[in-house]
Parts: sequence; C-alpha cells; structure tokens
Amino acid sequence: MTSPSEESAPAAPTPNAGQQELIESTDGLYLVDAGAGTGKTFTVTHRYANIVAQDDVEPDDILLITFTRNAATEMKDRIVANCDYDMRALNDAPIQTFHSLCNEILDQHGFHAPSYLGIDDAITGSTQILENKPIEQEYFREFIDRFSDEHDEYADQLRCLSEPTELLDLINTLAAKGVFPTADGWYRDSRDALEGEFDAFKDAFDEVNRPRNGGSKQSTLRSALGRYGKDKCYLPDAPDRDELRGEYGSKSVPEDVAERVFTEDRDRLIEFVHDVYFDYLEFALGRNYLNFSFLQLFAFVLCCEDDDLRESLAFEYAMIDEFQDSSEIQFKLALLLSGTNNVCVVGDWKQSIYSFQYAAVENITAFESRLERFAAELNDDADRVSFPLEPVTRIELEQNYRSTQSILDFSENALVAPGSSRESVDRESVLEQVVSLFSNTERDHSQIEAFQHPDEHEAILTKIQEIVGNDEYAVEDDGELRLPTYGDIAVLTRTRDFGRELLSTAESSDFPMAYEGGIELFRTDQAKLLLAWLRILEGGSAAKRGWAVVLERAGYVLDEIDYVLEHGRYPDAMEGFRSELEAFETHAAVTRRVFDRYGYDGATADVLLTTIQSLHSSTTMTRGDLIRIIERGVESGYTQEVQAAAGTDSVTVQTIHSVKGLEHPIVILGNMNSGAFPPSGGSGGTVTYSETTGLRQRKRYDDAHGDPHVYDNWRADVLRRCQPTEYDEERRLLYVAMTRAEDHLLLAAGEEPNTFLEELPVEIATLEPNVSSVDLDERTQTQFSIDLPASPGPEGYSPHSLMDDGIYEAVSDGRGTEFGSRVHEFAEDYVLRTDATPDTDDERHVKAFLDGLPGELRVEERAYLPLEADGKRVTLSGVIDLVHVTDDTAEIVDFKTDLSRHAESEYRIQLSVYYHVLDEWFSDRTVTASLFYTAEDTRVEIDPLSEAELAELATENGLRP
DNA sequence: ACAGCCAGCATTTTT
DNA sequence: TGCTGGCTGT
Repeated sequence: MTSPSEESAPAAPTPNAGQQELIESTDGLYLVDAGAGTGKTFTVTHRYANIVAQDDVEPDDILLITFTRNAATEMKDRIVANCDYDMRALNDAPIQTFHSLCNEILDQHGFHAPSYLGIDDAITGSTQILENKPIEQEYFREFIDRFSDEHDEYADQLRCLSEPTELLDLINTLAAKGVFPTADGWYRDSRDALEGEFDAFKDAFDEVNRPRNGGSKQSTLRSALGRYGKDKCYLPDAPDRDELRGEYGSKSVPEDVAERVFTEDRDRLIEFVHDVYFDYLEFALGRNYLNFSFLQLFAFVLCCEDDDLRESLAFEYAMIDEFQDSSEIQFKLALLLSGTNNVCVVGDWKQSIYSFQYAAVENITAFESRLERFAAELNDDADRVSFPLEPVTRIELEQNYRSTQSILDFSENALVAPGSSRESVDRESVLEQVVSLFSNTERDHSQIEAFQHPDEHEAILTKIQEIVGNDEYAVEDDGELRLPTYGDIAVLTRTRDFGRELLSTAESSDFPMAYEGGIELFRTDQAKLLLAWLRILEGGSAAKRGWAVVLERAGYVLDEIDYVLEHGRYPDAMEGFRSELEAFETHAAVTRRVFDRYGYDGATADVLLTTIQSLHSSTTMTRGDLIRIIERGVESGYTQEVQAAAGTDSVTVQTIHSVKGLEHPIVILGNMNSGAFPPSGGSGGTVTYSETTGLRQRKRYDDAHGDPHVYDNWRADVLRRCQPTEYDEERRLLYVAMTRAEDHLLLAAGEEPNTFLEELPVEIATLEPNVSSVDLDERTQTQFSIDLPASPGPEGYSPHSLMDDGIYEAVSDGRGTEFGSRVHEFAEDYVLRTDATPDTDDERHVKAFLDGLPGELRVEERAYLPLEADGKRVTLSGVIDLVHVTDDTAEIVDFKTDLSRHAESEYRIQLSVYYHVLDEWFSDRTVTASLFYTAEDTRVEIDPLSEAELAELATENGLRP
C-alpha cells in the first residue's frame, strides 16, 4: 500500500542519466520537462544539495520556489536528508512559495512600495494578509457602495453590474498579468495590455471564421451568430443581423467585422476600471490589509523601482518547481529576483490544470519567447535583467517510477481525445510536444478498463468489490505482486459533488470509503444550525427563519412549524437555551455552546469554530456581520480543508485537482459523463483583447416598463463567439488523473459517457451493479421486487435535507416551492382532499388523468396524525407520489411530461409516510414506511413489517400505537 | 443551410 | 433570464 501523502517515491537510490545531468548542471539557464512520476522532488533536492555544497554558496543564496507550503516543508525535509545542513540552518532559507517570499520582502522593505504607484500610504509590519475570500468580498462590497456614492460619473458603468465582486475578480486577474493602475494612469506599459492586440485577436477571429467542409459549410463563427440579436436590445448603431453575417448563403462573416468589433471606444470603460482598481488599492491599504494578488503586485513594483533593493535581494541561484502553475507576474518577479543566469524552472505542461488560479501554461510551453519578451519589457528603461538569456538548456526526465508502461502509453491518449463530437484535435502536433515516459518496471500486469451503467455510483462500488482480493488486479509491493485491498484504490472525480454522492451511496452499505479534501464548510448541518441560532439571537425578521430550522431539526413537521411560528409559542426548552446563549459575549462561545448542545464534536465543528475565532480576531465583527458572511459562504460554496478521520483500510475519494503529486495503485476515474467536463473558456495566458468586455454584457430593465436602461453590447456578443471552445485543460486534467495510477486504471461513466471516454482506445463495458453488502430496504424489495429510491417521496423531501432557508420558505409560502412542483402538489392535494380545484392547464390535465383511473383513489383525511403521550410524541406526515409499475421497474411519474406515455399501463399511488419520534427536542429518530393505494383495489395495504416496526417503536417510547 | 420552436440547464478546481 | 442543443420543416 502506498501512502497517499508523498510525491512519487525516490524510487531511484541513484539518479538516472537525466536526473544526474540536472543535478550536476548547476550553472546556467535550464528548462526541465519533468513528467509525472519522474522523481522530480528527488532530483531537485539533490540539485539543491549539490549547489549548496560549493564552498562559497550558502542557503541564503539559493531561491527555491514551490507552489504550496506543504511542498516547501517537504523540500526542506528532504534536503536535510541530502546535505550537511540541519533543519535549523535551513529553517530561514528561502525555500518557499511566491506568496510568502513577497510577504517577507514587503514586511522588511515594503514601507514605500505604495508610493511608486502614487498611493499615499505605507505597508508596515502590521499590514495583514487577507486570505479569506468571503471577508474580502464583504469589504469589497462596502468599498463599492462608497465608490458609487462618491462617483456619480460612473453611474452608467455601475448600473451594469449585477454582482460587484465581478470587479474584484477582474482586478485580481489583471494583477496576475502585471496590469496595475497608478495615480494618473497605468503602471509602465500595462495600458497596452488592456487594449489588447489586434493581430492576436484577428488570428483568433480568422480561426473561427474559416468555412468548414472545404468551403461548403459556413464557419463556426457565422453559425454561432445565427441567433445574433435574439432577445437582445442593442443601441441603434448596432449592425443588423444580415449586415453582420454577410449575405444569405455566404460561408463566413465579412472580414471588416473583426476590426469593427475590436475598435470599440473603450476609453471610458478603462477609465472606470482604473478608478475602481486604484481606489480599491487605497481602500485596502487604508484598512491595513493586502490580498494575495496585491502581495505580488507591490513586491513586483518594489523590485522594479528600487534598483538597490533589487540588487541586494537578488539570488545567485533560483529554482522554480511546478513551473506550469506559475502566473505571468510570478515569471516576471522571478526574473527580477535572479541576479545571475543560474535559473532553473522545472515543470510539466501536461499537468497544468490551474488556469483558474491565474496559472499560464505559456510560461512553460513558450518559455524562451516569454523569457525574451518579459526581459525586454523589464529592461526598457533600466538594466533590470542583466544576465544572458541564452542558451537555455532543455533537460527531459523520461524515466517514470510510478506506473507501468501500458498505463503511461494509454495516458497520452487523454491529451488528444476530442471533448465534443465536433472538436478536431491535431494529434500529431500535440504528441510532438509530449516527452514520452518510460516505465522503470519490466512488469506489466495492468488492467485498463472502462465501464458504464446508469447507476454509476453503485457500479463503481460493485467494481471495487470485484477488484478487492482479486489476483487479476494484483498490485506491486516491494517488487512482489500481492492481492489488492480497499486501501489500494482511489476514486478520482472532477467535482466534489460527485465524490460526496458516491460517499453517501457507500455509507448506506457500510462500504469502507473516505473523502479527502475540502468540504463546503458553510453548507454543513453544523453551519446551518449555527446560523439558525445566530438569527434567533439577532431577533427581528431573521429570527423566524432561524426558528424554522431549529424546529425542523427537532423533528417538527411543516404544519406544526407553521403553527409555532404563527403564534410565537416556542418550546420552553428552546426558549431557555436561547437565554443561555444570550449571556455569552463572544461569537466563539456561542458557537461552542451550540455545537455542544447538539453533540457536534467532529472535525467539521472544530474547523468551523476555528474559522469563526479567526474571523473575530482579525476583525471586529457584529453578529449581523457574521450572519451575512455565513449566508454568503453558503451561496458561494466556500470550502475549507477538513481533516477526515481516515479509516485503516478504505477507498480514497479525491478530486483530480487535489490529487496532483500523489499516487495510488489502482485508480478509478469516475464521472466520465457528458457535461461533467465543460470546456474552460478561451484565451488563458495573454490579454488578447479586452478582459473588460465581460463587464458590459448585462442588461437591466426599467422596473415599470420593461424597457432596458442598459443596453446589450453587440460587440461583446460577437467577441464572445470569437473564443473557440477549447478542452485543452480538461484533457490535461484527465491526463493528471490517469498518471496517478501505478498498477491499474479504470474509467467509469453513468448514463451518458462523454466524448473523451468514447474516443479513448478502450472498450466500454456495461456493468450491472450488484453491491453485495448494500443493505437494501427489505420491505420495498418484497413489496415491489424492484429497486425503489432509498428514501421515498419526491427528491428533497427528507426531513433533514430541508435544514436551511427552504424550510422557512416552505412554511411561509403555504406548502412552498422547495419540494415538488405545483402540479405535484396539486395531485397530492387532490388525492388527499377531494376539494382541490385545478387552476392551470397542467393541473386540469392531472385531474382528468386521476379521474380517469379505474378504482377509487380518495382518502378521507389528511395523513397528518400527531399522537402524544408522556411528553413524547409521534407524528406522521405524508407525501404522495404516482408510481408507474411494470413487471420489472417502478418509477415515479413526472406529471408534466410522462403522463401520455404511460396512459395504457398500470399505476399505483404511493403514499410515503414519515414517522418522527421525539423524546426530547434535540434528538429524534425518523423511520419511514410505505403505504400503497392501488388503482384496481382501493384497499390500503399497510406493510406488515412497518406496522410491526411502528409497534415496537411505540413500545420503546412508551406510547400507545 | 437555416428558421423556429421547445426543453433543459445554469461550472469546477484553491495558493 | 439567457443560452445551447435537438428536432422539424422548408
């Protein structure tokens, strides 16, 4: 078994030829192509040891950049193992991330940095680094409010924005590309970057405007503009559709459109962006904080402007690891900080998957030309990069210590697999860039398979059970093959959601599986409950929302909650708890008490508490502020790492992004479904044309008349379509996932496998799920002899899943919007109470349908029956579904679309009943049972098992059934 | 090729 | 709300 915490093991006790070359070549410029599993960390640490072994070189002379703090720590540890320095001597050595390096530079020399941009403020030791995104967004909103008040002249621009934090995103993007504002303009020549380059744009334009099929078919662009102007309202000067697309039957958009689109007068817009950007820098400094982007921005400006400082900081040796993850500004910063040409960048373009983090693959794919260009830019008015830029020596590490040859060969296919049926990939030219890897093991026992089933989760679990203990999937361990265990297997997915769903499927069958990575902290039950109590404490209109959640959590059903809220008669125990909370002075104390009361003592609660404590210590925050931050956190899906309790022998579930650098004997790549890998938008690295265009798209309406007072931007509509849809980063993501596998690789899909999977050279087998340990509900099984959803009722209607605002809305709306469509509700009402009258066509349709069914479908009373005894209560509440039954299937009928399809078949109405047993208000148990009303037989069949269960339950709780 | 209509879907990764 | 893809009919 392999520990999933280490980069490929230093499998080579002695370096191979490529590694040796790199270790020994200490002086000069090096570009190292270090593919997956080629022992990169091993080589870099040895190289470091080799450099520092020279008589006149100290650790302080060597800059070693990594991209995570963990990687930096690991590097230090491993360097200690390789050279004479001990940990103490290396503790202060510059082995760190760009961000922490910038932080140190500013800490020591940053006082005047803002003045170089014309900002009258200083960076001091007390300036905080704001790492928390929700808090920064909160500040930014406040800033924008103030900005709007002070700048009436930008009312037009501001009106277009539906979400102010879009501007913050733009600012961060610009900062990562080295575009900074100054008091009276833009820093150095960064205004040019904002304008964009027409030539680059024209190339992109021509690319999508070439007629297809040898001239017989219109260009992608022209076809994309087919709907130009639909549901749009442009200003009168906009070209009309035919003018823009060329005459009927023409195959491409007229040439001059490119220029017309590009040469929009954006001066006003750029001025607006400038002022927001500049004022926000002032605002942040005024509040004494910097974000990650600004850290690099000011460090760069400082190193650029202060020649003496730059020279004193400059390193004799520089090494940058994971260079494919670096951004434009980081590349430039590295140039400024290198005093000699002893610069070595190590990376693998095939593993560049962080463009959303401003990583620019071009840094590595076009290293030489960028090096030249950036150096020239930096040297235009002073001698900042003084070392020779040539020659650049390329070193390729080709020996792979992780995977078998067949997995390595197979993974290359990921880099050329088309992402959609109409995408064509130039296989030859891509593969030309690939440095093929060679496995260092002779053994090749790899299974490479693909499988598919609509029930993807269960199919994956089934497959895992097939693998464990099966000698066909034997894994290598110390040169020997042994039988695989759960712990050898990792399921990799692109989204957290998929991983979480898989995990919950696994949980229901006691399947050993654990999720590793970040969780959406504010969407956990713990956070929602805390939010609820904060709202209750805050009082006012928010309090009811809080009570609804707390009551629901305690097992109260909708009708009861409705009653309690309306009369404000909250249970005494709850009122008592509220008074208790009111006495606490800090948010952290309140949080602790709430978690304590509900028995939340796990990792999630800890992290939440820590987060709240850190919020409080970094800012003075009212309860209202805290509530808003949690609310925003829920919306944005803010995530935070939570250390899950790791099982001893369990399957690991991880996202592909978080798995970089790790390895697993057996990898199952899940969710290879259509739509699961949407293309990432167009031009990543350079500002080809306006980054700001995106700000101009939105249209707002006059409240009274529906007339727009902001018009659609026709140029933006055309520009957007000039960006080709590219799946390059998605291909790299697949590649990363595949190259994590040491012994076996499996690809899994659900209903609809995506094009990537279909195009890969592997047979897609259908796999019937049969998870042996899955504890299927026996009652449902005997009743139907088929698989029914584990929890009955429409999706979303399980008591605890509504534990957020949904429950309040459901109560305050009358039966609410959160569960089931109106039509569905009508059906439910109509069956339960005969007096329901249809209002809409859909409802009339349903009524006619129900009336037309043979047999009697009426029930006399509402299925809500509270029982009480000795302060304990049992409540029942019901939801009705129409279930279509055939010999081997049963599905819940979607009233809206499925009725006609099933007209000739047999139906059942299924009433799912929830029993809640409340012994005290914080602990409740839910048992579900099903009752059936059949069309041909009006007798109500009560499942005898559930009746028995109810009786037992009632006895346990001292109730009369 | 293309207009018109309808249905389904609204990203995701994290230093 | 706004966009895309699929389908149908010229």
